[in-house]
Amino acid sequence: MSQFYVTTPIYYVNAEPHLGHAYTTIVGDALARWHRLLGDDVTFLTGTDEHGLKIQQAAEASGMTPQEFTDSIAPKFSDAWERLNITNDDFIRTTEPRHKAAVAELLQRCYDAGDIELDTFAGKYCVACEEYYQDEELVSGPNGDDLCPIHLLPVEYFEEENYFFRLSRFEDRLLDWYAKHPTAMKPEHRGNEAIGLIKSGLRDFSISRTSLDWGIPLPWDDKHVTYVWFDALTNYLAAVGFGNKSQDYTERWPADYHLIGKDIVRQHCVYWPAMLLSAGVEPPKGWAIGGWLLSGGEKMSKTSGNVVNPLDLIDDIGLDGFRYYVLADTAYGNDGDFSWDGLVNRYNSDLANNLGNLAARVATVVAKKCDGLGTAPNPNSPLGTVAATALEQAAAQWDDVQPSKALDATWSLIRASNAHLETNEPWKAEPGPEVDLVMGDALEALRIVAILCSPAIPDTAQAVWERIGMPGKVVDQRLPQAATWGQYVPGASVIKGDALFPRIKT
RNA sequence: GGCGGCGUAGCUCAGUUGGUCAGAGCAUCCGGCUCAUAAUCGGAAGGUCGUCGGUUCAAGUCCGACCGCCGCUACCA
Repeated sequence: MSQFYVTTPIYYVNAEPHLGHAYTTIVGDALARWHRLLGDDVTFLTGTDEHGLKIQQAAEASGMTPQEFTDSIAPKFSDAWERLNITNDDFIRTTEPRHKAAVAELLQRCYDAGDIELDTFAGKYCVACEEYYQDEELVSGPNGDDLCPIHLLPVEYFEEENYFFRLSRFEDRLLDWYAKHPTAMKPEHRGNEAIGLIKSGLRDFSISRTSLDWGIPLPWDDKHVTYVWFDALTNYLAAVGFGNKSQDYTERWPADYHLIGKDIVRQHCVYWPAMLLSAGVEPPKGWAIGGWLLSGGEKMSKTSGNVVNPLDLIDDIGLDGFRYYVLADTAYGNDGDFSWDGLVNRYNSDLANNLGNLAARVATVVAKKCDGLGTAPNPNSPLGTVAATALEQAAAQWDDVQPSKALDATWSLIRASNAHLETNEPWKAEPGPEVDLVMGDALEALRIVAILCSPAIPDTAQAVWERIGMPGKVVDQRLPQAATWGQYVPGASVIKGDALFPRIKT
């Protein structure tokens, strides 16, 4: 049994879960479920990022301590994932002791390696924002002053002692590493961007603050608190026991995939492997870089009022309808455009018309022509070839972190099954061996479809499994054996039931 | 400005190393079927593969220029 470790980013708890979080998390879930079908020992990690100034401020504003504040928000994420049927094996919070231990360990290793040094950070600072700004970000005031772009107030020049990570030393090492691992970043064009970032030159980045309390103190200098990335990224190691002497983190590390958004490529694909190389830890095997789900063609933002709440959607379209849409409708790595019309189109054509209707018509014909009992498939059915191709292609696409293409391959078996029924017209024939074989083919195709689609639409997959009379759980099936043609067990009652996906009127 | 990406049927996109590469799904139209959630099946129509040059026996597929979009450009988790 091989290990498979996949992570989502940890989500910052200054806002509630939105569609973008849900998208990445559903992709991770589907990937994890696929690998469980393959028999891998899967670790699927998600969690929350809970330190930093914004949390400290938000906590003060609501009259809570930072810990109380994050304790109140973090469950909104774990609850949302539960409602979306996310099967994460772990949920890490950066305020947990295991995480703090891992951060301390990683920092200490980089410090001992000489890659973290005290230096002066200087910049223009807006007191209202409590942020430093680059010159090009600033707005020019009427008197030629430099103004903060948000508050339009003059910025002040500050100097602060910070510890810096000497990222600049890692340019060659990173390029070497990526040269030896050319397919680590998927899709390829996203990887090219990261390589471009490295080649364009790397600057050291500051990893600590003295002006902040809500964070993890540096092990060797507790006047400083860890700033952002050394804190956040380390969660991936913390969850598998890094920094815990009684655990061997290398049992599950390096991770197979970090799922990330395109906005955090620099941090994950440049900072993170450099930090790990410094600390003597193997970088992850892969990154899967996703685009954004846009809303009405624009990035979702509170100001444009186009934020979509995923939990509202599942009330309207059903959990699996929603999961299927986000997985099937956008090629992972590209931006997708979320729209209600697109959602309904996908739902009606793929789920209601193709899959749901196939299950319904098969059940009806079995009831009318086969006494309601499942029959054995034809071992030499042309659908067997189609099923083998579907499995092969779906496997290749899941392996490449392309859920939309994997589902397309899966749906090719559904379409072929509908066509196979048309070709043979069992509803016209008298009951008998020929009809039994045709319906056996359809049932067998549905059995395989249930397995192949289960990473995306697990509840539906199980429902199909049960309606065709298969015992046990779809999730206990193991690929590729379970998807080979001819294993449908005849004799069980086939149940029609309510429509799996009632059509939505448009 | 720099780096990167994109521009292929109405829409969303596939098209490894140049020679069945002009494709899929959806939408449209026509026809069949009526077991099924007015679902399904078959067929048709639809693109000078952004523009202009170049390399080649042969180019969406390589090279150059140009046009039009978009992302990143550094500590804002």
